[in-house]
Order: sequence, then C-alpha cells, then structure tokens
Amino acid sequence: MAILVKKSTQPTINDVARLAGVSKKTVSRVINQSPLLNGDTRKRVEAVIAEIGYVPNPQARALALRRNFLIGLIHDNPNAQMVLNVQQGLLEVLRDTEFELIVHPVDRGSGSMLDDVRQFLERQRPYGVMLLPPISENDTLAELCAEIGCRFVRMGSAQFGPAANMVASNDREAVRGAVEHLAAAGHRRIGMIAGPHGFRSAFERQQGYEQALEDAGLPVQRTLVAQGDYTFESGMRAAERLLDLAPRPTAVFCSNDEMAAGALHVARQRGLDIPADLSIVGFDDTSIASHLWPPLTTVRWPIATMARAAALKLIGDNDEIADEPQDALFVSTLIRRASVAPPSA
Amino acid sequence: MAILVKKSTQPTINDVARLAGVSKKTVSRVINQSPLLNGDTRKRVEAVIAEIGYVPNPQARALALRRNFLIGLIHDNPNAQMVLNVQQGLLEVLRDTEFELIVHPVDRGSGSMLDDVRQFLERQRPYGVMLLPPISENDTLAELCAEIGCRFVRMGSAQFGPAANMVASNDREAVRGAVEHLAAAGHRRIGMIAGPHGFRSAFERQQGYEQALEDAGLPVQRTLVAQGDYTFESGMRAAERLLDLAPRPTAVFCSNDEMAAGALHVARQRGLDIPADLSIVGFDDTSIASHLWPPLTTVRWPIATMARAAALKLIGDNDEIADEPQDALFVSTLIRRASVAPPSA
DNA sequence: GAGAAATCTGACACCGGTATCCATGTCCGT
DNA sequence: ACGGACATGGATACCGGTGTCAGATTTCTC
Repeated sequence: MAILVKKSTQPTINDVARLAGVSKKTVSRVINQSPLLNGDTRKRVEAVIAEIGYVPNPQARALALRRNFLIGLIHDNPNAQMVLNVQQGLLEVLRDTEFELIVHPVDRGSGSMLDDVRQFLERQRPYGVMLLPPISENDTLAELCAEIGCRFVRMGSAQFGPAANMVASNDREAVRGAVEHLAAAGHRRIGMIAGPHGFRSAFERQQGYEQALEDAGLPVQRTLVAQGDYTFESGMRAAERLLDLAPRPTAVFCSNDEMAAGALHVARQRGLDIPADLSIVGFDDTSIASHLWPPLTTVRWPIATMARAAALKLIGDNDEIADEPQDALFVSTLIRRASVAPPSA
Repeated sequence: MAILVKKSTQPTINDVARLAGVSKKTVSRVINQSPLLNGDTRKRVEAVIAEIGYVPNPQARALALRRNFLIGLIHDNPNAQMVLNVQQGLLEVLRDTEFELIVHPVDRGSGSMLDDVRQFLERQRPYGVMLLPPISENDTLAELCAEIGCRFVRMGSAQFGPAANMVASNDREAVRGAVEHLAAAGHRRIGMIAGPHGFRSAFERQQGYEQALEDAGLPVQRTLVAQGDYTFESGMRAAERLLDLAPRPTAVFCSNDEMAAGALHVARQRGLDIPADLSIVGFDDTSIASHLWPPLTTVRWPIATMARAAALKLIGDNDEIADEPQDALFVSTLIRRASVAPPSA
C-alpha cells in the first residue's frame, strides 16, 4: 500500500493566539521567552502550543528578523573523509541550536567559482559560512564574504595575517617534526610529495620539510620533491617519479594521507616492502591512515576540533566577530605507526 | 589589516519597482518570467535589477509561496565516502536549480532519532528529503515524512514494497554473482562478514550469499558467517573470528568495503598473503576498494547514480510523487580486481 | 469612430512571524 | 478617592515577496 503524503496545513501563530484567546504578540512573547509575561497566560499559551503541535515557521521568522539560521559550508575539497570530519565537528555544535547546515561545494579551478559563491551568498544570505581549505586560502573569496556582509571563518594551515578570521593549525612546525622523525631514524634521502602549487597548505608543509632537512644538515634537492594535487592518483604519479630516482629515496613525506596511500600503492606494485624499503609519512590522520597496511605514520590534523571552534565563532554571541576577527591556532601532532623504520641498507 | 564586514542592506523588490517606475508585482513578473509582459517594461526592469544588483530574498519567497527550496539529506551512515558520493550525485542535479542542500545526520541507535527527524522536518519544512541507508530502511521514518507531508525518497538495497518511494538496487542478485565468482574460482569454504542485524541491506546481501552457496552445491554454515556493523573495526573483529576457524575459509565476502578493508588488515597482521591465502570481496566500490593493496574485487553499488535519480524524483515537476510513488531499480555489477584468486592448496 | 476583445499593469491583501507603541489593569502613596 | 508608576496585553505596521482581480491601455472589428 502506498504511503500517501498528506497535504496537511501546519498550525500558525494565529491559530495558537485564537485558541488561547490572546494576541499574536503574546504568543510570540511566549515563544521567545520574553520575561514580561504573566505566568498564567504563559501556561495557557504553552498548553495550546503543545496541544496542536505548533512549530514556528523559520522562513517567516527569518523574514521578520532579517536574519536566518543557516550556516553554510563552502568547500572544494576532494577528500571525502576530511569534509565529513568537518561536517561532524560543525554539526556537533549546531545540534541543539536552531541553526541548520547548508553544504555548498564548488568547483575548484572552475573559472566561475567566485560567481558561484557570490550567488550562493546573495541568494541564501546564510548567517555565516565556513570556508574549508584549500578554497579558504583564497583572499578574494574572504573579501567577497566581507563585501556581502556575511560572517565567515576560514580554516587553514597557517595564520594568514594578524586578523583574517582564521582558525588555523601549525602545519609548518608539524611537518618539520615529522621529517625530523625520519631524519632521526637515519634517513638521508628523504623525498616529499608536495601539494599543488599556489596552495598555502602545500607551501607551509613544504617549508616545514625544507627546514627539517636544513636542521638535520641534509641538502635540499629539487628532484626529491614531486608535486601532487592531494588526490590518490596524483600521489601514485608523484611516487613513481620519486621511486624512479637513483639512488632511490629511503623515505617520503606526503602532504596528505590520500597521496601517501597512493605512494604506498605504487611501492607495493613495485614489490617494495614498507617500511623496510621505504618509509612513508602522511598528513591529516584521516581514517585511511590507520586502515592502511602497514598503518601509516602521519600528522594528526585536528580538523574536527578546528571545525567545532570555527562553528562556535560563527554562531557565537560575539557580534564583533567582523570588527575584531580573532584567529585561533591548533596544534598538529605526529602519530607514530608502522610505516616508518630505519633505512634497510 | 582586518577585513571588515559591512552591514550592507540588500536592495528589495520595492527598490527595483521604485527605480523602474513600475509596481512590485511587475517586477515579480519579470523575475518569474511571466509571459504577459510588455517587452519594453521588461527590459527597463531588468536593467534596474542588473544595475543595483537585486537578488530576491528566498525567505520572503518561501513565505509567500508556502514552499521553500531546500532538499534535506537525512542519514546515519558512518561511511564518509558513501555519504559524499551521494552528496555529489545530489548536488550535480541541484546545481543550476534554485534548490539548496541541507544535511541532517542523525544518531543511529539514539532513542530520539525519530524526534530529531520530526523536529528537523517540522522546523525546516524542506521541499523534499532524501533518506540514505541504513536509516532509509526504517518504515516508521517514511511514515513520519508522509504524515508531515514532506516529499521523500528512500535509497535502499531492495524494493520494499510495491510503492515505497524507493530508489533501489538489486543487492541480492549482485552478491549472488560475487559469491558465485568465488565458487567458480574453486573456493569451497567461503565465509561472509555480514551487516548488522535488522538492516535490510544486510539481509539482502546475506540472502544472496546463501543462494550462491546453494546454487554451487555448498553447505550453508552458521559458523562461516560473522556479523559486523559496517565499520572497519567491526570488520576486523569479524575477520578474526573467521580466521580462527579450522579449517580456515579460503575466501570471504564482506557486506561492504569498509569491513573488507578491516578483514584485509587482520589478514595482513596474521601474515596471510592476499589473495593467495585468502580471497576477499567487498561491496560498494567506494574509493577505498581501489586504493587498497591488493585492489579489492568488489560489487559496484551505483550510489551516485541512484542519488541523481532520487534527486530528480524529488524536485521533478511530478506532483503525483506522493500519490503514485514510483520505484526505480539500479543494477550493481561485480568489479574484478586483484583480491580474488583460486585457493592455494 | 465606437465598442469589444485582448493585453498589460497596479492596488491590495496575504504568507507567518516580530517590533513598536499605546491602552488597559493593578498596586501603591497621599 | 485620586493620580501615577509599573506590569501586562493588543492593534497595527512591517519584513519581502506572490496571488487576485479590477482597471487601464492597446488592438482589433465592423
């Protein structure tokens, strides 16, 4: 038997007012917990609300209040796990508030990206938006949000300036620690699979890599750095280039787990033993890292925590968010698993 | 320098009307492409709109039209890749429409799940919602949607009835084919890591497994079926139980890729060679399947295609969606990769 | 050129909330 | 008993769109 969709009509504030024998405004006061209400009237109204199952219409509310309760998540991130981690962090905060989450992915690289976002912002006028890397690194985009008058928070891999509404991590330091770990294990030829050109996160992580090499007294060599675009496939291609070198690097740091997985894949294809023949370190600590075999040593990027913080900034009472943007810094830590060992020979 | 958020005021339909020297309604006609408009007036209004950058307020529109343009995605699925695949399929359809996507994850198992969903539906009154498995298998939930009067489409692993607004795949047949493939390779002891009890998808897939065994003249043994809950960790635990058996199964079919990855992980821990010592088949063909080593033979579940179809059903002009729910069936196919081989001894 | 028909346009009410502001009722001091 | 401070509640306008319907204009017909 078919399940039919009733064309039911939802009770409105007028129905409540009529049944309770009060005016709309009084009902509105009850809903909004106004303090200037007789306890008796309040109870009567509440009883009616409960009885007929009245729920305020958010669209009408939004119209009257000249604001809505939508938080936008704008991203161009191909990494499902990361996006979902962020969503989870966000929703944890949004749960039990009246806010709802609107997800708006955009085409990276598409020339109309800015127009797309502008249209989204102008149409929905979300209360606030959250910008995920890598698109969050785009200053023009941030300026667009500001111009339109939309609260925003950017998640990123480094402080961009004294005040850029940034919730950031310390990627450079974290990567430096990770590569140091490789050097300390005895590796002298440490390759890197870097992120795409023009991305702040890619830049920061590469800087960390180079600093660690310098600290360890190792030469920084162009050929040891292959570039990917944060996808598994690009990680494979980059790894192929690195593994074709002679002598082969004995370790490789990858700018994210996805590319590390690609590198591991290629190494396996070539019959290399991980970690004996090649040590691999990733970045992000998404679930793929611990699921791989061997489990991947990686930098844990506290993305869900950052998302929670960003959400709190967005919906916080702090109305000065725009005038006094505050940045927050989160610390990434190295998670040691089984994909790193001293070089074999 | 801080990026300031301007408290700008958006132009309204009244501004446009005043500047163009016409009435609100005429502007509304221009926006809605009403055919009964003098070309001249239309152009004048359009010019003003373009000049002052007018964008209609969706909240006001929603209020006046007594409907909005929000599509809800309700899910309790822990699998990030799958959820994102669905989101992608959905958004592909929603892009270039005026619909926006609201994501509303719920706590599986939480006792308040139905209340949570009810609150979401009553508050947001989305134009339509999409229910993802496993929560989509919950008939009570579907009835709730119908009761509230919200369009909905359920994605699932089998037809639930003659008309249940279902976009479904043929899991049973697909699994039968997959297990047949194992039997054809010469496996006689084929284990299964099943999904959680009470889930339709889990049931369908187990039925497919059992049918394949019967078809191949193999005994259906309780001990060869271990149960998981679709997570990596549960896959590990289930695999441990199966690999502890003596004699050990030489192949295992897993109800999803995530658990297959867990099984692969455990096999590796025990020093087994895949596929020589153990053949593994998964289900879903999420990206993890091709990223694993060895690449996983798996059933491709066309979830993004299904999501597109579901989205079209939701936003389609077809107003009878409620009265004449139509089901659609999608075919899953076996993707042969390297995790299956004939048994070694 | 007058009247009818077809075409366009605008005044007005309405969607379901909130804000403003004034009218009433209550309690108190004198 | 009267006036004023204070607490409470209601009438009304408004947010920014859309629907209705009547009136104005144009076009067509004879």
